[in-house]
Amino acid sequence: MNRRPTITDVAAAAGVSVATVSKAVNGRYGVASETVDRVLAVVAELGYESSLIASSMRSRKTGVIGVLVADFEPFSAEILKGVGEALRDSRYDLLAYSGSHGAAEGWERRSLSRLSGTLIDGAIMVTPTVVNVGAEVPVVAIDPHTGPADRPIVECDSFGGALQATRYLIELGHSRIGFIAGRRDLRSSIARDAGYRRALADAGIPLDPALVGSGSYQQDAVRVAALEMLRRPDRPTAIFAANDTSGLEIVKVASELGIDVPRELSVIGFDDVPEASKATPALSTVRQPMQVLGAEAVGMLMGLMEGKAPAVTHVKLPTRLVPRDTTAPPP
Amino acid sequence: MNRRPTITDVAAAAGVSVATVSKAVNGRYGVASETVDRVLAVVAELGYESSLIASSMRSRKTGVIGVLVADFEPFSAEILKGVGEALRDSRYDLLAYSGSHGAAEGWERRSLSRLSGTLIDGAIMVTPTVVNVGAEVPVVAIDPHTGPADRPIVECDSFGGALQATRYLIELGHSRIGFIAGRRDLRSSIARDAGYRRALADAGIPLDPALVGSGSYQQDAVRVAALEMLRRPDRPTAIFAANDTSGLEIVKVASELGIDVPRELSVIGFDDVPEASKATPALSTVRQPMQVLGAEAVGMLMGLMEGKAPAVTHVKLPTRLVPRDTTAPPP
DNA sequence: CTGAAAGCGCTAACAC
DNA sequence: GTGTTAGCGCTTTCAG
Repeated sequence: MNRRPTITDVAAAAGVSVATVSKAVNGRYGVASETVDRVLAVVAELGYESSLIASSMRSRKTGVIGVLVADFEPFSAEILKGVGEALRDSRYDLLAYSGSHGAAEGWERRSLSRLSGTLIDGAIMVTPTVVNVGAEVPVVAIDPHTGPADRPIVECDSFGGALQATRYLIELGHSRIGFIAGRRDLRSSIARDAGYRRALADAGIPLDPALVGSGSYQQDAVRVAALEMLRRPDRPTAIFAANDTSGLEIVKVASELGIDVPRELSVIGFDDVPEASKATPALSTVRQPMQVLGAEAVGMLMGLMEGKAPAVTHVKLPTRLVPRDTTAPPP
Repeated sequence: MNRRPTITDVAAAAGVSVATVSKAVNGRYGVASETVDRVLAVVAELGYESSLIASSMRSRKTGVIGVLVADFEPFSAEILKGVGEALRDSRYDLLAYSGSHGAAEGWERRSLSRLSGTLIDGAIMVTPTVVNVGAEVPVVAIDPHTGPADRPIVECDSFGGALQATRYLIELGHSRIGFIAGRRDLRSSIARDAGYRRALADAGIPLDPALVGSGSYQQDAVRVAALEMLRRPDRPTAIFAANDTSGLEIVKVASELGIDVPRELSVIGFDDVPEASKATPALSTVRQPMQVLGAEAVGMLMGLMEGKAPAVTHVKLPTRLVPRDTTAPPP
């Protein structure tokens, strides 16, 4: 809690000006080597570290990459691990920022605007609603919103994954298959919806609107939708959820309703966050390589920061079906 | 990539001074309501957001909590989820920073010093080596280093957990039980070592120094130690690893050596990170409630930030044995 | 080789 | 009510 030494303290203690300290610390030319030694000795003694904030205000380069998330939930945490791993041996520090404050909309604008131009040299936005926000630094979006995007994007094959999931349920013998949708503003959500519909259509199963619920990736909304769907006399025998968190919530609701999973109801999610396999019963899902997503984003961002026009501005990674214990043939 | 509007731009566009903009934006008294309206209209139009950096330099309060980690690996990611969850409905933004740059020592000093005093109002340090670093803000340490600590601490019962793990191996019938230690500078590592030794002593099993390896929680070091231990003619029939990452590496080494886990070798880890249960075979381990650790730290930090002397400055949470597929009776 | 001075974007006193 | 002024801690010209 004691006061941190500033460059002024160092300058005073070393008997030089702050300008000289700055040069010595940053290894600029034009400082006598004995002066450098003396300054560095004082720096070590006082335990001085330059303030990231103050220096970034002037120099505009910080050596820090920012990852902007709405929230530190399982999905973004996995992304973060991937980004961290990819950056481990680089000269960049990593700063993850969550500034949503519950305001679902516009957090990315705010966060990016507050940090860019000063604190960070480049940014990775995770599931941003708005992509075309002004920023003074290169930005890569992971799993972004729908709509035109003139920004580099990294995402997974949500359509293909949804197709696999729904087909799998169909192959198990299900024909009354529900869907709990995700955030409607995300490309990936829309694609999962489309994949679900396509699989049904391919199999000649008519779409029952009563079996499509809106979850927005939020527990309460999922709960309401699942409750409504599962209380119907002609309730589905299987539900595909647009992400794992939703899938897990559905399993919970089913259990409260006394519906046995997977005997009476199959549930399959999307993402394969760690929580999916840890749950009891372990959630069947579609795996997307979240850590790879993060690493790919780092690669693109690095290119951008070096000023190269990126060769690819849109990376789409494959998904894989992971059947576990929440899927079975219908009763 | 276009330039972010600054307060000066807003002032110019609204035809007022920057001071007035600042007051209007921050809701200070002494501004005509029509002026406020006009300014806010411009703010909205330009998409202005105050720079977190610039404002924090002056006002010293930012509404941001910092979590300082060496690295975004599984353990700290879990902590982060817990912290994020605990902070979700608060008015605080969350900033996680990893500035280790591979320099194992001193990252916490550097990070804390670079961020505190300006960017963050309070900090949570995860597995810091140095605890007594100067900071201008309240700091809580999670699973900190050994040695005297005059700071609030949150940790789990490492001794008890290690005791459980080792006893479990003994109950399975093992008597040649190895141990791969963790970072020697952490309290928790020392406690796990002590728990291991105590369990052995309680069972009357003499400690074989050849069966104690140094891993430092680093894959390479673990690999070397495990290789050496497992190539001995009198190799252990079970190994207790000081954390899951180490445990997982041991399983891998065993597999390369053609040693079957768990038939020929039992392995048990510590932490229960998501990767443990996802591995094949699923790693037996000792669960520590990582997300709760994070939430507890938030609680203490909040108290500190409100200026109260904390009632408890040291929280120790219980651990629980989680047997999975890497432990079995000896051959 | 070193230091004085300007200024990054913003807020807080203090004048007007 | 509003503008002017003075910095926060640092880097960067530019004189000396």
